[in-house]
Amino acid sequence: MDRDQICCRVAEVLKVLGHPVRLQIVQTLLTKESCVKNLWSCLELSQATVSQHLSVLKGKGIVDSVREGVAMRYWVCDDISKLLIGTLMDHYGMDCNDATVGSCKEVE
Amino acid sequence: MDRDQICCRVAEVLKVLGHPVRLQIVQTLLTKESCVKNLWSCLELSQATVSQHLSVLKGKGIVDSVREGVAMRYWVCDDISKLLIGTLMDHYGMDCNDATVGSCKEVE
DNA sequence: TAATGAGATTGCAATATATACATATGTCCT
DNA sequence: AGGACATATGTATATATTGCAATCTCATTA
Repeated sequence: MDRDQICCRVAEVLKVLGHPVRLQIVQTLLTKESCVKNLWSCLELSQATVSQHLSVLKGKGIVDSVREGVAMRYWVCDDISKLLIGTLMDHYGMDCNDATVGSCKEVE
Repeated sequence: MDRDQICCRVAEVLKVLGHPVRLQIVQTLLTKESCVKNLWSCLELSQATVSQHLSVLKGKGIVDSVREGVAMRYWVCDDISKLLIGTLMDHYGMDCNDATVGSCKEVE
């Protein structure tokens, strides 16, 4: 990848992550792979909304998923996203064990 | 700022940076404060386009500017942006002294 | 095989965004 | 004052995004 391609890919990733819901989804997944129900019950959003955002994330190659019985397991697969969100979580001391993310019901 | 506010602010910054032109502008400014003409001649874009993107960046508190004679000097003033773009530049070894950014004419 | 639970998809309506172009404003210099 | 240059603003148009409800698919199990 040359400089321009890197730049455009980075911009693409930043843009996709630039939405509160997607940001929280990626942050949550970075801490722990999880299924869709876990995400929407945790983030208090409609199933359709979360599913739609996941589809955007997957379309851009930021997350990937695999079916596990009835559920789909999602995880973050993009390195730029891991780097960026990891940096932010370090900086803001977000370890995903407090309020918002910690209240997710474990679905396994 | 509580967790939600941080999340929304971060998302806002990511979204604004999620455009190739704005990303390059911020990356350039992070390396060296500069005027608008330097940016548009360097990035090979129209003056109006760069000016509009700068106005978006300024509106979101990512850059700030001051008049210096005929020109306006811009610089990055947002910490999240500095952290994120700095991290990316480190990771990709972009020191802004090569191809794209290095070809900018210094305007001083 | 019918019922159920988990997800995906689709169709709005509202809103936001990108870009081009023309024009206006502000500053410096002669 | 008037020209040259740097930047900002306004308008128009095309395009993209968002949230939600309704609907559809797929896998499991009664």
